[in-house]
Amino acid sequence: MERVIDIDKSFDLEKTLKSGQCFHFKKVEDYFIVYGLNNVCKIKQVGNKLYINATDVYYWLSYFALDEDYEDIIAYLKSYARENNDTFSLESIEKGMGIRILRQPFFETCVSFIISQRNNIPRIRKIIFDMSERFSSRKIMLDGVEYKLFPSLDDLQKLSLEELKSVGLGYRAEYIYDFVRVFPDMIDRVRFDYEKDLEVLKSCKGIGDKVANCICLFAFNEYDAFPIDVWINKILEEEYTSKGKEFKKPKKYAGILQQFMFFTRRSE
DNA sequence: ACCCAGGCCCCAG
DNA sequence: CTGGGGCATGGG
Repeated sequence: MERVIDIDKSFDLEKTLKSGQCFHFKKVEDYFIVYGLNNVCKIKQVGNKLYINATDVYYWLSYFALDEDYEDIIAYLKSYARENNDTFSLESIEKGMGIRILRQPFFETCVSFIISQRNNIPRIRKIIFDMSERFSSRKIMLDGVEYKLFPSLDDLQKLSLEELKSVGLGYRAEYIYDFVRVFPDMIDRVRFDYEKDLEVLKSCKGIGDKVANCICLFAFNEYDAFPIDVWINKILEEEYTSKGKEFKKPKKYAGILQQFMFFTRRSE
């Protein structure tokens, strides 16, 4: 059942999906197939219309954070950047316009970003799809076609280290092996407070400061989270430190600005 | 062959 | 607590 939704320029589907925050989607013809927690959708954007074909449309409105007022957020970030004469932030806000921070499933986000370390985006995506294809007991039908969802905690707990390694996880296989065993103990201790969430997440082997911030941002929409990876580090060095400037993190929505900056530098 | 990819662990000092 | 070596894998 297809639903048509009016959107404005604060949402750009393709930019959002390709901004490096999610890995479980695929382009087919003129639309994207996106995999969520217990849902899959076929979605495309034409101008200011969004066409969603899904088992549960409301899930996807939340997944894409379409209930957030990005006009307001962007106005705040712009005025903050102007106050600080921050030209790179202003440029990033222009170029990143349309990107939204998604609300992704917690477990899958953890596993995905553990995999992301010292890895590149196409290969992360390949591993996520291979894991779903080979290890998942979870599937869903849409338009008479069956789609494999990301494996459940249970699915991954059953695997040996060797089986995990067989999808090209390399040394990260041991992190995943450990993670699925401590996850049940952790699930009730997060989504409470940003600093505490970081602490809990970082107590897992294989989750450091950057990955923990990605999880807070992309699964919990904790907008104070500001993941610093090699690209953001390059930006801080080249656009600020080496020019004698200081980057001042916005007091609100820093994570959204970070995603705009990341996108801007990567799409040069 | 070499370098890099949305880093992290572990061990010196 | 900080800095640096090592880490699996595949693609350019």
